[in-house]
Amino acid sequence: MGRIAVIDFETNGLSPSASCRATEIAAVLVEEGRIVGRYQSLMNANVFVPREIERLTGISNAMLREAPPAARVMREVADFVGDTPLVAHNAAFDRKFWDHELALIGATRRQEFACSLLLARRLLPEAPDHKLGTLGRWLGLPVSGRAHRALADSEMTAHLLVRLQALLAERHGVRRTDHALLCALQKVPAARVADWLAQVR
DNA sequence: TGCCAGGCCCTCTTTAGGGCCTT
Repeated sequence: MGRIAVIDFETNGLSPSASCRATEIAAVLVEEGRIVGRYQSLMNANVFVPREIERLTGISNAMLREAPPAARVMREVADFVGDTPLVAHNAAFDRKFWDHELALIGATRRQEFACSLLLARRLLPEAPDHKLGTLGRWLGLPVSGRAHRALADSEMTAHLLVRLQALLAERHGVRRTDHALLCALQKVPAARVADWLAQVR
């Protein structure tokens, strides 16, 4: 199984724009089922964090005033990740911020995203719901810090990914659980997952 | 001062609506 980079953004809103930007990024490298590298930084994009989002994330405007510039942080995290295939929980969200922040430093994403939310909906349909926090508690995954901070959430997502890969092997007999297979699986209609898994086994 | 989206997926669907997820 190759190396995978799990990322998580904290932001001041839900859709990137001139006033809606990333406020924190974390990336963890996963290899052979273990976390082998970590990057985390607050990032100052000179935007305002509304009070309800400050309550959610614990990231305040005062903290961001002291943070390094967003452009410097994005250059660092892009170097840290390199060409490693990416995973995020609800990747559609993190992908649009990743692409937006990269574009602002004149860079372009070079790899695909797999989505642990889409994979969990297919492989754990019996879960109470598929929020990251719920899945972490339900599966008994390790907690490394405050929820809704980038490093803690990216580590939780990494543990979820490893658990999903183990499920593929143990419950479905799928030994090849690389990033390309995950990207293919997340596009399979939920009703056809069992047949699809039987074919790739 | 404090801005509020969008892809996925199900169904009482497909000429649509609404819940789930992310912050």
